Amino acid sequence: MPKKKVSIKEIASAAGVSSALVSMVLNGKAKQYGIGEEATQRVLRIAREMNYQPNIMARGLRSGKSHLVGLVVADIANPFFAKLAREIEKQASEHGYTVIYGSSDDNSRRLNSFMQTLVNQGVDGIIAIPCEDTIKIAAELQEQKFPLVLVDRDYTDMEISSVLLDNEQAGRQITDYLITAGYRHIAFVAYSGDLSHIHGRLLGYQKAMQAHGLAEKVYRFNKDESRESIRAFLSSIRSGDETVDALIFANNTLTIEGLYMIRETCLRVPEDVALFGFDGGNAFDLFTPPVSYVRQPITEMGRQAFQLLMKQLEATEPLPAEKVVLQSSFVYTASSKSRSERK
Amino acid sequence: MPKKKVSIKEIASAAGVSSALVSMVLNGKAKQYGIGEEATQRVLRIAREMNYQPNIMARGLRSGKSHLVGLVVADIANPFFAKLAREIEKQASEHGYTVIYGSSDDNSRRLNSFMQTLVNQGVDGIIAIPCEDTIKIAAELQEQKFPLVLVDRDYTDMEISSVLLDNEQAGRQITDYLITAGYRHIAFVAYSGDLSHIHGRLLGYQKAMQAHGLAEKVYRFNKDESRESIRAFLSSIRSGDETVDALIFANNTLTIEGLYMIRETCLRVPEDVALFGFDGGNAFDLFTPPVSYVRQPITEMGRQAFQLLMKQLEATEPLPAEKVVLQSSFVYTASSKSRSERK
DNA sequence: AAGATAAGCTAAATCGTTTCAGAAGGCAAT
DNA sequence: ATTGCCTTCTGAAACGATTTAGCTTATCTT
Repeated sequence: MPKKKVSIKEIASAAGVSSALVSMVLNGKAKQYGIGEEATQRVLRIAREMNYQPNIMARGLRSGKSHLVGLVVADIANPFFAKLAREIEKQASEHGYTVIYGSSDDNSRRLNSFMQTLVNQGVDGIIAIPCEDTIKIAAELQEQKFPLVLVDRDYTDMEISSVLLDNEQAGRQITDYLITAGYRHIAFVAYSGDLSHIHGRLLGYQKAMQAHGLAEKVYRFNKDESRESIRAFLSSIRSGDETVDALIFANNTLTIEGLYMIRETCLRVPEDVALFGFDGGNAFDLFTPPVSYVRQPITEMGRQAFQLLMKQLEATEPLPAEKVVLQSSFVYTASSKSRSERK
Repeated sequence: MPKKKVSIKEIASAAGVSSALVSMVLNGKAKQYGIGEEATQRVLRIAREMNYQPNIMARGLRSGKSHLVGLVVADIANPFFAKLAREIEKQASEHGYTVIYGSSDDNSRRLNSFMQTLVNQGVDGIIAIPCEDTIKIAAELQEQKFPLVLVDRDYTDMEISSVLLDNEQAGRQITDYLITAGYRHIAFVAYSGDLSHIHGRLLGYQKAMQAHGLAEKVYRFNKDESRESIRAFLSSIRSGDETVDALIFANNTLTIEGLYMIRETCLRVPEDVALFGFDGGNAFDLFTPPVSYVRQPITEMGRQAFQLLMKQLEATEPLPAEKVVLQSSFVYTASSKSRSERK
C-alpha cells in the first residue's frame, strides 16, 4: 500500500491548509481546537487517499514517547519465559505498544547492558526478569522514576513494582502433599545461586519439613556441571548411599535435566523416588510416568505485569510501587502417587 | 548513571564549541572533518563526564534509520521459533541492532498487520516466518526495496531473500531410512494447509515411496480438531482397520500431539508403529522410547537470516534476492529401529 | 605584499510532528 | 465606528542530531 512516505506537509498542501491543522485533525483533536467540519473531512479524506502513516521518529522526538516497551527475560527459549513473552506481547499490542525483547541468560552484566540499550533506544518502560545483581540498574531506573516492572523474582528491599508467585506457599504445599502421601526422605534440588523465587520455594519446603519434624535434605548444584552432579546424586540414591524417596526439582530446566538423568540411572518413578517439578510442559506429560508439577499462572502474570507497567506509563506523577502475588495450582500425577496406593 | 538527559548542545556549551563539532567528534569523524586534537579530547572528556547518551529518535529522524529490526515468528512459544529468535537476537545485538518481535499464529491477517506496524515503527528491515498469504505484503515491501528476509518457508515465485531447509531432501531421507529399516506401510501425517515447508517434506516422502513402488499414505488433519482426528486415526491403526507400520509427523507440534495420542491409545513404539518427527526437543528424548527426528540447523538458520538482512541493510543499491538452502541432520533412535533388529 | 591553500571551526538547514500564541475575518453590542 | 468576542485557522518554535556550505585565521607561495 505505502507507495512513498507521505508527510503531513504534503497532505497540508494537497488540502490547502496548514500542516498544523492536519496534525490536529489526524490526532482527533479537531473539535478540541475548533476546526471546521468541512476542513476536517477534507483532510481525513486526503490522508486516507494518500495512505498517510505517521513518522514514529518525528513523533517520538517531539513527544518524548516511543510507544515501545522493553522486555528482558532470562531465556526466550525457556517455555516459561516464551509464554510470558507471548502474553506481554499480546497485551502490549492491544494497548498500542510494541515490544523489544532480549535474553539475559541470568547474567547480570548482560542484563544491565541490555537494559541500558533499551533505555537508549527510548523505550517508555521495561518489564524484566531480574537476576542476582539487577539491583544496581533497577535502583537507578527507579530513582529516575523510569517505569519498571519486575516479574518472577523479588527484591524485597526495593520499592519496585513486581509480579510474583507465592513461591513459599508453592514449596510448602507440594512438600506437605508428599509428606501426606507417605514420603519421609524428601530432597529439595536446586541450582546454586541466590534467586529469590528459588529461595521462596526452598523456604516453603523447609517449613513443611520442620512442621513434621523431618530432616531437611537440600541439594544445590552448579549450573555448569549440573548433569554430572545430578547423575552422581541419583546414582547414590539408587545404590542406597543416599536415603531419598522423593525429589522436588526447584524449576523447570532443572526438572528436565533430572528426568534425563533419572532415565539414565534407571531409577523407577515413583517406586524408587517420587517426583515433583515446576512449570509442566510436554516433556513432563510425556515422561513415563507423567510428572507432577506446580503450575504457574503465566498468562495472569503477563497480564498483571503489563497492567502495572501501563499504570506507570500513564501516571503523571510518580506512583508507589505495587507488588502482586499470585497463587499457583498443582497437577498431581503418577510420579507422586501415595505410597499406600502404589503397593 | 544517567542523572538527566544530556543533549549535544549542553556538551557544546560546556566545552565552549558548537554542537556541530560535538556531533562530529562523538561520531568518531573528528579526523575526517579536521577537528583539532585538543578540542576532540575536551569534548570526549566532557561527554563522558556528563554521561551523554544519544537520543535515538532525533538521530533516527535525521538519518531515516532506527537500528531496529522486526522479527515475526509463527509462535514464540514454539521451541523452534524461540531458538531461532534467540539466535537472531544475538546476531542483531552483535551488530548494533535491536529486535522487535511478534507472533503471527500463522494467521495472515495478524501477520500483515504486524508487518505494517513494524514498518510504521520505523524498523530498518524485517525477518519473517511467512504463512500462506504473506505474499501480498511481502510483495509490496519487496517492490519498495524494503529489506526483508523470509525464513523456514518459501514462495518460489517471489524474488525474496530466504533461508530454507532442504525439506524435500529431509522428507526423502527419513522415508528412505524407514523403508530400508523394513517398513512398508509408512504414513505421512501433517496439518492441512498449504505451507511450503510441509509441502517439501511431503514431496520427499512421495518420491521415496514411489521410487520403491510403495503406496503413499498421506493424512492431513485440521489444526483445530487435530487431537480428535489423530486419536481416531491411531485407534484405527491399533484395531487394524488402517494398515500402517510407521508414522512420519511433519512438524514438531504435530509430533507432540501425536505422542500424547500414542500414549493414550496405548500403541507400542516401534512394535506397532515406528515414529519419525521433526525438530526434536526434551519431549522427544524423554518419551519412551525416544523419538527419531530431523534436526534443523536452527542456529545456522538464524545466523544466515540476519546475514542476508544485513546485506540488504548495508547495500546502497537494490540487491538481487538470495536463497540459502540448508541441509538437515538426523537423529535415529529406538522409535525407528529396523524391523529385523527388534525381532 | 597579494593571493592561494589549508586547518579548524560554526551557522543554519533539515528530518516530521506537535502545540502555543496569535492572526484574520465575521458579527454583535455599545 | 469602535470595541469585544467568537470561530477558524496559521506561523513558527521546539524536539536533538547530522551535515553542508562557508567563515575565520594562519601559513605558505611567488
